[in-house]
Amino acid sequence: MPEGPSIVILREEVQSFKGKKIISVSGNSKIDYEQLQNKTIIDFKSWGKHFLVCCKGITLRVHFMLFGSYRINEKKEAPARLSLQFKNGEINFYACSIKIFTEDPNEIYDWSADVMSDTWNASKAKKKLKEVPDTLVADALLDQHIFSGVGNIIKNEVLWRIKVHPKTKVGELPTKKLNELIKEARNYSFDFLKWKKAYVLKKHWCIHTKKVCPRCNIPADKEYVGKTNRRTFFCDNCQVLY
DNA sequence: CCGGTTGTTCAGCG
DNA sequence: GCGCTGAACAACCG
Repeated sequence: MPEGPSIVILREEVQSFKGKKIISVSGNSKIDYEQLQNKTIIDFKSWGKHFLVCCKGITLRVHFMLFGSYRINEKKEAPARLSLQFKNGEINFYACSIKIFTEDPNEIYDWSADVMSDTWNASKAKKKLKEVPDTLVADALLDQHIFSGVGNIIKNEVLWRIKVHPKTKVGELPTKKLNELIKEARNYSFDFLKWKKAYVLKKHWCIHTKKVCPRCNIPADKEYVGKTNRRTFFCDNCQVLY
């Protein structure tokens, strides 16, 4: 569920509730449900892995973490963390983190840091990367302030595609590779979106969870890399350590 | 049936 | 105040 493109899919799936009034709210989250009662949805937004339900003066933030899920116009067996009821249907969220805030989302979020956004700004990402030369590329890709929406799968696939070893430091990357990293973070995310929608995402994984590098036909490597210490799949043969 | 994970925050410690 | 570690959360797949 959690990487950025999946949240874009969710946003598209709830469009029928845009402009609709929340006629009842419930769930096992710790938020104050009264605040949302009878509010009208102005817009659904997303910033990376954050899903936002925007109403006048109040915004609901849903983060699915590792295990979160949702159902539209149906329920799971498990109790909902949050359930939003409308005249024309319902949205149910499970096992996710829910927060409410009253600030203007435009003041809180830098939309241009979201790799899925129309306003994604590659130059800003490059500037941020220049500020962290000692960070491993594997960690940099997971930094939500630089590449909001990128998750572990995208990280592994991007580095394989551009033939860069996950333990390369950002500052050691040749300019050409740095540019490729930024470009491919967005590009692969859109491939992820396309494949996820068609239910063929896994089929297209080249290195993530793979035991063999499809380019070299030799055993792939699996290590827990960097400060993020996340599962990293790579090919020691074709992914260059700069 | 247990182990592992598409993620993040926070407490505790040195 | 800092970085680092581990816990907590809690669902589903293989």
